[in-house]
Amino acid sequence: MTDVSSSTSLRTHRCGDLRVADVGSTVTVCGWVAKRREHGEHLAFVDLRDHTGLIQCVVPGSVDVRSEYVVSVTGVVRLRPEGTENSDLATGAVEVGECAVEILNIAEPPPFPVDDRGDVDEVIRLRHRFVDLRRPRMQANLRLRAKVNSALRSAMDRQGFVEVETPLLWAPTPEGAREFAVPSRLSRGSCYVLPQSPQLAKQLLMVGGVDRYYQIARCLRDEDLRADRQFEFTQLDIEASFVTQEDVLSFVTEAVLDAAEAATGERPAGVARMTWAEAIDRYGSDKPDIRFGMELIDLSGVFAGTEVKAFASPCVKAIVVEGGASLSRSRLDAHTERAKSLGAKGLAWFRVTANETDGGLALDSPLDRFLSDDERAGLLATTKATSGDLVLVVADEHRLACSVLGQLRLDIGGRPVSEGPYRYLWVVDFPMFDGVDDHGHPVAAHHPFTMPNPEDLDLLETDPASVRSQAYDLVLNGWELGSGSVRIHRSDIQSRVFAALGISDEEAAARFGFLLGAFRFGAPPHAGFAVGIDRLVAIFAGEDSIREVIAFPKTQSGSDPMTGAPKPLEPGQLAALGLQPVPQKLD
RNA sequence: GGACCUGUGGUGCAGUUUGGAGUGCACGCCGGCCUGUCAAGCCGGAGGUCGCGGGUUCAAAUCCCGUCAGGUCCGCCA
Repeated sequence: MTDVSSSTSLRTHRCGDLRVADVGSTVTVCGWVAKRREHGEHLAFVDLRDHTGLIQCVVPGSVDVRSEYVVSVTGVVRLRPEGTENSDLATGAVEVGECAVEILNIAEPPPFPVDDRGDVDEVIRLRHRFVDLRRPRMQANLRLRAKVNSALRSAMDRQGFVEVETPLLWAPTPEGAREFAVPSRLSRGSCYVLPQSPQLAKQLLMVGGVDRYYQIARCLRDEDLRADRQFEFTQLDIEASFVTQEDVLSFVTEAVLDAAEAATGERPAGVARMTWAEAIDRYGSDKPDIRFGMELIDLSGVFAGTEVKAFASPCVKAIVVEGGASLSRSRLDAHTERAKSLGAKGLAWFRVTANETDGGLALDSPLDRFLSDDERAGLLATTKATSGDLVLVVADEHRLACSVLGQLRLDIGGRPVSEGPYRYLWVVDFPMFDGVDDHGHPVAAHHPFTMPNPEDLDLLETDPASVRSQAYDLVLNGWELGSGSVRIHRSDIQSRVFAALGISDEEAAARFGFLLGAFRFGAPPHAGFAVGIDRLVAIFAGEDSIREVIAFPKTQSGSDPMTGAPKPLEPGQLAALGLQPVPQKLD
């Protein structure tokens, strides 16, 4: 493989590129000493590593290099002697012989092994991230990420999108995620905020006639961190004019499938689709992992009018754990505790066993003696559970019963997100509102600029909870990869939505005045989406944490073990910004 | 704000349940030997605030309380 970047003024080849075809060539390779093996004063091996891999260099004498020394090695590529080939190395058929070694820089012993064998404590890796990044795993992850970015850009370019950069210093728009504030030096006491996303900016670009915008955009949210969440993350941000939801789904599908193909070498067959209501009902989640079954089963009919107090609820749902009858009582208790911590009043379990006398099925459960014969038969028939299975039942309000069982389904049957196969899913028809705030007003499920489903417009004033929106999520293996919506471009509809949200005209003007003002000057119909690139790359890389695909991530408490951030500012810096620390409250 | 898990030479672990000398394993590191190794091999050596603080005890890596750091999760993430 030829590559214009492989040779430089200091090297002729990259370590991992040397092959039998190079035999006879005099080469110079540069890199880090991965290993030195001395065999007395007449022979030494130096394994040299760069980002492409390892090459064995043979030195006719002893050589005073240590692990991670930076060296330049010049020698002649030759076949390895018969029987000494190393099939574990891509370069294992050859070696660089008669080597002269020039030390470019010495190095202290690394704080941990610079290879992919074994795990190292993450805080130690992060403290020495510059060493960690030399490991093949991290090199592969960074390069995979670049490849995904490139595929996404190319897909958007091809589809007529134009890349536009938007400000990092934006105005506070209190709504949704907590924002990072940046104090202004020139305007003391005032702050910019770092964008949670370029949401408003990209809508303004639509008003500005950009037509199709995209950006690989950094987003910042001051919320608690998780395996799939960092303060800073990166989205493929998209907005387009004169489009419908279907157009957006098509744009994003194209980009994501291109990225998948670039990353994995295989183009996914497509993206499944499901309504939000179906996702909740069948999987108890708005981001269902559809790699496995164990779907929620509705037993409300079976227990309608039941005498069993625990099941006297609007909704009775169940999951079947195949072979789960062998779970110990302590495991079942743990699941019950988990269900309670998720808000359920309790968890009923039924072990399904073979009835020894007639060969039929029997239930083993503390609740069994309270069940009528019809309920017992109905439970078995509806769940299709068989001998050796375990049936877990939650009775509650519909949403709660679904979400609790959905979580138990993942606890019991879930697999790491990065484990194949990749199952992409569009979740569509999200509700417009989700829950109510302290004042009893509905809360926007997506954001307040989301267009309601036209069929449900007239429910805005009468039954807001049942209004569907034109909002949609992309889900992969149970992770939310991104979300988007058709936006409201007409002020009459926007006013009705603000009214439903309990946002007054004055409040709306104060928060989003610049956007609403802009919309008076000719806002086209528009819609958009944003894909979480960290999550996408992590899954492609086989990683279960996005930290593994970010060069310099933060810990769960938001610190950086390498730089020590966050740190107090010098008094002078504080003064220049007009800031004064407030002493910590003592409890 | 909350739940759970983890913290032992540079690295990864065992030891903690049932208190008894910083005991052990692998890697790395330092020195010596070694002409075909590749997780090289052989010989020798150095390296410890058992995260930190307090308590119980004749005695604490081990039990108790607190605290710090890291992780997973709930809340939070329009």
